[in-house]
Amino acid sequence: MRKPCCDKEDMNKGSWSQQEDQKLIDYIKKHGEGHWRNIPKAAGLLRCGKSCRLRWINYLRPDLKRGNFGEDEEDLIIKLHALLGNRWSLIAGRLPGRTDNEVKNYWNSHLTKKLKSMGIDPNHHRLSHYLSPPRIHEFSQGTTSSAMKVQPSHQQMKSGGSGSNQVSDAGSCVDHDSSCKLLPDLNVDLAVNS
DNA sequence: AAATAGTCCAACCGCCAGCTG
DNA sequence: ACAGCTGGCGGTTGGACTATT
Repeated sequence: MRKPCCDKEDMNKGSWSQQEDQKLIDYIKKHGEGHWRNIPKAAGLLRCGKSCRLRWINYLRPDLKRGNFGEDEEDLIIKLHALLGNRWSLIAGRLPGRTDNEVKNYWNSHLTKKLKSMGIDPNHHRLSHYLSPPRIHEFSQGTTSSAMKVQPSHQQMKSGGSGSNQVSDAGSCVDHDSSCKLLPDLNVDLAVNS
């Protein structure tokens, strides 16, 4: 049996207080990210290292954009999801200032509904037969988000392991499924940058 | 005004891969 | 080659907030 990542008993859980946030920010400003396991002790936090990492990445990082997603971003998420499936970290990596958690939440709360309302199955990015004609052009036209190039790094692409190999068959549809014509401008650039 | 339902999002959980000794 | 540790990821949950009845 695997040990828990930290001793849960003396740890705070739930929402972070302002003081906790400040301690974490101060520590990372001084020492940088990494060694998450040591951070709680070093920063004087009663939190698990994982929790610190998540808080920093999803909320405290200075380069976070936050706020509503723009149409370009929506458009790009839909395209990338069609291409990559639920690999939120990869998708978020193409959206500057956005986190995987944010993208995932936005997908689950907004975009699945939006696609369904268009008559598209959000899991497979195919027409749903039970709904009225789709309005695909709403996101496949006009938005020129292609300015944001889709270029996953090697580091990101390697994560095709068992946990993440459940790329929706929308990914395979890129290769040979004619239904992908639903996403005509899906030819996002996946070349490796740098 | 109160109760209920629905929505959103921060945070947790468990699993996996890579690294190190 | 193996085991243990760590960081990272995606799925899920819980609670706060808002809308509806």
